[in-house]
Amino acid sequence: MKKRQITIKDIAKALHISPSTVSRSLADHPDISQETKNIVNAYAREHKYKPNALALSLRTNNTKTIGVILPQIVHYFFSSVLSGIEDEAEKGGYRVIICQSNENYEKEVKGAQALLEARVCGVLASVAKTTTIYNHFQELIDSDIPMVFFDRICTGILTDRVVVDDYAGVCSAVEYLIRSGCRRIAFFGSPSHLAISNNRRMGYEDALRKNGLPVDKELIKICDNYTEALRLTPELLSLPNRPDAFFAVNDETAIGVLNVVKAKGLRIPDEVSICGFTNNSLAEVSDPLLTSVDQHGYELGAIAMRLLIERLNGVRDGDRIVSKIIKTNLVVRQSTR
Amino acid sequence: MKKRQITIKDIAKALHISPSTVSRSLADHPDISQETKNIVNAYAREHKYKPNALALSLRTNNTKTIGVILPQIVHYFFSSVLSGIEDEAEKGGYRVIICQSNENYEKEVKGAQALLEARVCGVLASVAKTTTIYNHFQELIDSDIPMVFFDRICTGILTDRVVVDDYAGVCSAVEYLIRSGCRRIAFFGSPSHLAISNNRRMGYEDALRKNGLPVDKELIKICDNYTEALRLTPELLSLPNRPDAFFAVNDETAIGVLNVVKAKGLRIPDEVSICGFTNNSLAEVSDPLLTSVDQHGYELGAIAMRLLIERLNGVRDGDRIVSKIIKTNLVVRQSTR
DNA sequence: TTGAAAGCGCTAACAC
DNA sequence: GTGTTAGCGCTTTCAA
Repeated sequence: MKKRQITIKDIAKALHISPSTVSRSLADHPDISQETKNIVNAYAREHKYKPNALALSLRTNNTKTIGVILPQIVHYFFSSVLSGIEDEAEKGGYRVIICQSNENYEKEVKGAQALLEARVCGVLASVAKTTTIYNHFQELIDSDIPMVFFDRICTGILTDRVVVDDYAGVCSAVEYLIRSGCRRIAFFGSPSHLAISNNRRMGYEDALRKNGLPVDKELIKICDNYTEALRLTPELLSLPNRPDAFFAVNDETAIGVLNVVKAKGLRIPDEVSICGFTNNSLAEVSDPLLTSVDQHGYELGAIAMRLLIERLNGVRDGDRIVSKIIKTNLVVRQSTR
Repeated sequence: MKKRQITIKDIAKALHISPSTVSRSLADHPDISQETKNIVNAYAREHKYKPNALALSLRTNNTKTIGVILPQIVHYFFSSVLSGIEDEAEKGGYRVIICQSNENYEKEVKGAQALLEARVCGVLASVAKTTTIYNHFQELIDSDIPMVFFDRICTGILTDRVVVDDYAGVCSAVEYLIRSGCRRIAFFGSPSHLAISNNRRMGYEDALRKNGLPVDKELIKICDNYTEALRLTPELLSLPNRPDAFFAVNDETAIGVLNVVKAKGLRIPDEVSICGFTNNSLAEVSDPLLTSVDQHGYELGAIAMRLLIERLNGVRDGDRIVSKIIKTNLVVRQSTR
């Protein structure tokens, strides 16, 4: 059924020479005569010889493969991170194998096990929302597999990491809203067991405090998707002292707010400003166009991979942990004053 | 530096037994005494023994790995296809390795080579827009690697395939527009060297013909992205006899049309209907919400993978080529009457 | 019930 | 300049 690919042995047999000569010829080893090389290479090309990556990896104990663990590829942010990862991996001569956790702890653990069995050289990971135990990551570390966490890091585990400066990103976005005249700014955030959620909320609160505005619990909601935004926004808008701005931790949520606000007949941005986070394609096609914080996912991915490759190449010494922070920037469009 | 994972030999040495006994114990072979098994398994668990997938694959000549070649993960349609692929692969006990072509022929070829070197058991592929030569796919076939094309198939190569019923999808969407009273329906499509582009356009033209409407070349444009839509829509709207509906081959383009139409002060859907294709998240957050043709990407991916796995398991006989067609359905929202 | 040996495809030390 | 051999981690005949 399944045809075996041609091997070095096959070539050797056909050409009546030894496998090592074939191997060396293909590797352009200086010891081999040009004539032999020509014959071997011609034969190999003709028969479409392809080196067996498995055999090579097994021998060298080096798979040239990086494992990536992330929540969901369908999310714009993660797929852009992945692009950065892949491009950089390719430059470094590494293959990438991906495990989606789907925000599910068990799948994340299984993924980590699979990466271990696949003998990956290193792992990039962003943890699932439901993950609260980190043994599977610790096991990677214990097996001396270098790790770099990105975005959703795992504070308990000491590794290189690269995160978005959520705190500053939110803080400066909220300050922008304040400068533009907003005084009652609502915050729609995620449940707070991920460090990243807290950072964002702190950015929001500190921006208010710095500018002498009160932090009103009434204006802070756990809400991080479109449908929830449709449900919660009306409540806030019917408050006696309704918000004059909304900050949402992702663009879907922000668009939900935007649609409700429009439906209520309030003008954007004159009566209500709205700011999102991620800056995905939604922001570029909404009406009005959405002001949003760009997280530079591609760069984040590329930097994380570079960090890992440096570590693998032994560029950096053992113990020093590097923590990179990606600056966001606010892309101002039409939904804010 | 890199710590070697513990191997069967290590266990054998530590326990003063032979590697074969360890191997058999771990595989729960009936010949081995329960006592030996217990000792071995305990030791293996304690030292976190992980089978070396490479060695196994090399021996069995079966990597249990499927290669996937696709244009761009960042596109909603492809990432949903990928989800279907991965879920189904997991059920079948297969790993997945992904090659993004980024719509680039050379990258696609390199991807195919990499899959060959990785000795994948099978390949799922959707071809890049720039691909016009198919030797790299033919080489996979020649190496007896079963292939299934999905969505963007390669007509010249005889393999299993699963496609979206673009023709019927477009046709019935356009008929819906006609039934709702539209008479001058513009069509924004892709450059036509992909079979899929032609199918869509044929669906459009046939729907018009079936209903006794003229096919007006003036209303057919090559336009498949947001910015192009912003550029081309005004032209059509300023025609003496302007279109009363637009059909676009993806949602980004449709939203571009939608925004231009709104900006011109025309009412949607009363004066102009708009219909997209893909039904991605944009359709659910635009204003008005976009009517769009759902392609069922997840199912497509799952079915493609099932087809491949059946082939690998020898369920189906050698020559019979299976061609599955995924029915679309029109999700009617607010942008059409 | 267990062990020894061979071999999957490849390369590198060591012959010659 | 080329060949022989051993070994990466694993399983599986074959032998004991």
